Amino acid sequence: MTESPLGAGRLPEAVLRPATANVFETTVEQLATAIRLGVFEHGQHLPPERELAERLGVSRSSLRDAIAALRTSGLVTTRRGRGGGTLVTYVAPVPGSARPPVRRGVALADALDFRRVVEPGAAWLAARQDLSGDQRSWLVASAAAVRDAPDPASHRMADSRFHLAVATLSGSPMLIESVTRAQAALGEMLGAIPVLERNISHSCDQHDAVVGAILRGDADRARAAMEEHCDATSALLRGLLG
Amino acid sequence: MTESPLGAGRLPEAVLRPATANVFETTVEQLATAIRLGVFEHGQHLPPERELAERLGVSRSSLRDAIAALRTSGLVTTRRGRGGGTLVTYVAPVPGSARPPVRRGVALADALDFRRVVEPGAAWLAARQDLSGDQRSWLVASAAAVRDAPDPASHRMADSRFHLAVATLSGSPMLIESVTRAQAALGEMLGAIPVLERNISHSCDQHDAVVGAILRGDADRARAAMEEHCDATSALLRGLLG
DNA sequence: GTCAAAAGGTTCATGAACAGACCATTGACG
DNA sequence: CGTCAATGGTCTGTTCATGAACCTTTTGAC
Repeated sequence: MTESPLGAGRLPEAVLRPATANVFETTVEQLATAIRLGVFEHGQHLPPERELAERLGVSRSSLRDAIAALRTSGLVTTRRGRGGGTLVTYVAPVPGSARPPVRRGVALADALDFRRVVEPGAAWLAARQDLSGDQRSWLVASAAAVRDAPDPASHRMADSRFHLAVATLSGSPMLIESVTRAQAALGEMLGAIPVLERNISHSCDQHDAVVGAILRGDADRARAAMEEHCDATSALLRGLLG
Repeated sequence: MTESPLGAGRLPEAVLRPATANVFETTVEQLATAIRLGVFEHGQHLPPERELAERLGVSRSSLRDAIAALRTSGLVTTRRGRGGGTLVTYVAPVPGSARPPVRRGVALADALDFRRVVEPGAAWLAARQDLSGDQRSWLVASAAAVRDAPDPASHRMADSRFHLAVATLSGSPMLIESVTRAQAALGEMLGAIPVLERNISHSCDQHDAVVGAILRGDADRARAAMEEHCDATSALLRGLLG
């Protein structure tokens, strides 16, 4: 038999994950994240409940509970009748105004490490895809939107959207999910970075480098650019929080 | 407001994931995967039910249902009383003997892409950690175990264990989970690769390159080596199934 | 103006999952 | 040789989640 005197017990501990929370919390979390990350923008409608429930693989009752929670938190409002529905009223808070969120040191480090792996990976993959004209325009527009964001709050959101766009163009569902999770985990902390003109402009330049490399199909360059970008953010965050 | 005429609707579709399957299936899947990947070796005991249930974040009843399923599949046997418990009886099937598994083309490509991102990422991170003597020995031993595996079946398993070990040493729970998922997704297909002496030896050399780089703290080299390794496997698989 | 379609709101019966108490078995140890 | 602690096995009441049917409100189309 294969002996493994040293690592015995190490793997089970590492591999067995504490599985799923309950449906309600999961759903609230997911929708709230999507809204905060700008997947659904201000003023936009969520899909009808029946449809959304199906997409989330969750019963309509549970979804409704979740939406009720969002409503209570002021993220959305709901109107009945034809043309009604649930629409997003959330406006991102001004970055820097937020209290430095509870510092879960280990979780933060994990999220930063994870992000530094999956986002550059997504950029690399995206650059290797054969992108359609639409997709190219979307990517460019997403980057431009970050530059054009009128205020820090919408900047934050546009930035998330850009990163998710890159992930989406990688074409790998597993990677998309990973990037989403990383963004969600970092979201509140990124929101705490004070927004200096210099940082923003630098960050946008890095976005452009990523976009350029992806459009040229230069995968290695795309990855390197995204790594640089992640490292920069990471440094800011670590410096800020600890 | 930020206009996004192009990507409208793209992100919601990409980001909203079809959430959790039921607890029973999830648990069976997770345990079966852990066993097949060699997280629990042949003849070894699973933790006591109460403990395992807690670690999996699942009620004991559900866990027991899952274990019953494993028992039915012949992966484990159970004995009561002090010193009893559930022990692993699974022996990996001889690779190549398996029917080329159902080819879910898209899922396969996704898993390969994903793996090619997260495994090198894990190697990179592991190389940057300040590893203890124990951890170093474990890594070396894991790689050696792959070389020393007496037959193709245990080779397959030792290989999984090695990759999970690297992930574990990255120290990032999110990455560990990702690597586990990638390995699980590819597990059955990797089992279908005919095992040629040349491939094995080549693969082990690549493992050694990874180990060496990690031990030296040469993150870039570690990543590059792991990429090469993933690409090689990937090529074999695509050739075989695609 | 009317009406039908498209939304959200309500209710209820059924099954899944959980927590916890308790039972049964068995081997380790005194 | 006996005992008791560690382990799996069983039962039960409660809570969560689902699915499906049905109700209410609103508005755009005719």
